[in-house]
Amino acid sequence: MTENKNGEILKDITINDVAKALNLSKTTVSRAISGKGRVSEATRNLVLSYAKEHNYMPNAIARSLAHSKTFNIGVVIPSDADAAETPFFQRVLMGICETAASRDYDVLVAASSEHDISSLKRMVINHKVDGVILTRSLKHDSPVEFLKQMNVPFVVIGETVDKNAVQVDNDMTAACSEMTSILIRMGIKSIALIVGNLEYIVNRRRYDGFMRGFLECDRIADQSIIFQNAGSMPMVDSAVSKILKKNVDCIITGDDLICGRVLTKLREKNISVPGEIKVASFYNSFMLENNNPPITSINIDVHALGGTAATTLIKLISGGSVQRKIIMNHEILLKKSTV
Amino acid sequence: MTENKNGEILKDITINDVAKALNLSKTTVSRAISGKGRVSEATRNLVLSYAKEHNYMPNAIARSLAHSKTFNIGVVIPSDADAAETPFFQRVLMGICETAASRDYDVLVAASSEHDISSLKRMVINHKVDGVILTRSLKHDSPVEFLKQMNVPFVVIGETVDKNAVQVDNDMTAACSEMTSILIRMGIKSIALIVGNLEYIVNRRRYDGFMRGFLECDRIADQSIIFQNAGSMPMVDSAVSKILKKNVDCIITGDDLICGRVLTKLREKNISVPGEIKVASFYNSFMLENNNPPITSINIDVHALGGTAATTLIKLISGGSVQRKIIMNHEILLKKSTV
DNA sequence: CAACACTAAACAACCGGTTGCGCAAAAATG
DNA sequence: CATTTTTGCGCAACCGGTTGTTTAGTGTTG
Repeated sequence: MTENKNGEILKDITINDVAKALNLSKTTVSRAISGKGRVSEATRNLVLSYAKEHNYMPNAIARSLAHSKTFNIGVVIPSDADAAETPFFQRVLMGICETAASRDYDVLVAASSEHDISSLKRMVINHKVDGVILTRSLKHDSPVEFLKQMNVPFVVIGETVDKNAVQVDNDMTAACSEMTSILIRMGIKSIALIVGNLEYIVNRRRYDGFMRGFLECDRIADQSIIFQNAGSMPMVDSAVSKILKKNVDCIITGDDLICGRVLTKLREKNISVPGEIKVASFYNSFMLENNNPPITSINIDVHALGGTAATTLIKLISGGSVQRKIIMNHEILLKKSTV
Repeated sequence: MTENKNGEILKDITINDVAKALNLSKTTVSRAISGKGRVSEATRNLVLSYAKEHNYMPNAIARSLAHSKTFNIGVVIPSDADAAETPFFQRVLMGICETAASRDYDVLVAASSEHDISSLKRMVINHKVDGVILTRSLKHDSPVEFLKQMNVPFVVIGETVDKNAVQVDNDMTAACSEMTSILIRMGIKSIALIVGNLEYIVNRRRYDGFMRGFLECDRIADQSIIFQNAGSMPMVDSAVSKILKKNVDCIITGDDLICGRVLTKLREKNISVPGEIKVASFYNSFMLENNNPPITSINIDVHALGGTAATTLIKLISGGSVQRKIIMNHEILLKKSTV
């Protein structure tokens, strides 16, 4: 419904209105607009110009019903409070939105906690989406199981237990191993690691990469300065305290939130970076970029990650074949914090 | 489509299938499930149990078409890179999602820049949403104009130029004025302000509130230490430098991003907070909460802000009447940074 | 000029629900 | 027991598009 300048309420214009006005059938109007059937050049132009003039746009709902296709993709993002603090998911979402928009898809979001996936379920069961992107993978992944069972196309950002799922990921293990070995080869002796909850596969990969970096340099990591499952800020603080008692040269942190906290803690204690201790992290974000000194980190184009996931999903929805595992590039940004 | 355990492809079960299986008409099945028409208790139970057993769920698309209602709400979030860094929009989105889900609505997001609202347009013109929530208001607000013209129900988070638009907001001016006057009455002499782009109404309100706080204490603000339009980090840095030359007691920052940068800058120069200079900010976020010292700030329940916007929009969509302007509470959190 | 090929447009069924109305049977009423 | 009311359910139209098939009309060919 819309109003004209006189304030009268006008019903939305439909294909029937167009057909009647031009003395044509629905069929012809539909074909003229979609460009699919056989319509004379003259009639097509007539319809198109009338449509433009009267602001006619086919109703997406009706179209969906006829096609059994919604032109919507669902995105599951974590609803936890701490996830809302990292810009990761928001950036991914932006990347997805941008790509989706360019293909005339819309994006439905389902905020799901680890245990409550009812939004995702409703979205899928109600046929509101043609496919789904999962932005976080867990060790036990109920969304994946659900989507497989429903036979809905889906793409996982990151790794998942299901080896047949289509994944868009960066090679976290390789990136971390690379960064670790670069640091070791720069002459750093003792490196500590503070990494988040290992329930998340991504944290496990970081941990693995760290270890591999040591192996590749024929070194053995000192287990007493490796802190896993540092999910909360107090745990980070206590890790830092322990590290500072140990004569450590460098701290690698699992994500920016941890890193930010570590930096604050070091400043509090008046410990200079990189003078007294070096610091490196796993994602480069605005926060770390603008830190003084800038922090050495692994750079991943998160926006592109989302975009690629969207492109892949749309291909999948359209029946195209896709690589089962798409690896995005990463780069190690060596900054002042590890000089 | 879904597969059974033998791997055969089964078509989705529709209302017709249910009707045929139970030897009833579509009408009766529809009424039994929606609970609207006159159906005997016995038949209703029969239908419901059959539906549950065979996993039948009415197709939302078909329902939408029949109702001319989608049970979707659209949310416009800014696509700018810097907006992606503040947790504000993500938290609002979470609040909206949660409330929407509890009312069986789904959420479509349109990432829009100030100048490109094509995603919003597509969403609305294609009838994919019943209403829209705008999460950021500008001085010249093309989304508002568009939505009014299309006669689509919408709710604005924050203030907007259009005085008839339904708004959910906190009283930024009052909050800032309150905080400012509290600080002045605590005996602070010279207060500097660093606030972001005044194109955003929210920044303008903060500025206004700051001024009002001075007026209420019969004081006049020193214009030379007020920095407007500090949109970028270098601008913040230069503001801090200028402030430090001026013998200022306290810095109030316009948002957490600015505040974080100010704190970093102060630490760099080894200036202690609150010892040598006090700091206060306008939102309390995770980042500032965990700072040492914790930062005095205005606390707004952003999650609830989104939730209220969603509730209001759904009421509006359902034809209910709503307050034109809903003001959320705020509180001033006095922390160590201004002791 | 009849027979045929080809083009443009319409008919009608369909996607999967909702809903106003009508009808028969059951229940309530006088 | 006749009459009115209520109840349970189905018919068929409708929401706004898409699409396989048919028909009318035009041009081509022998």
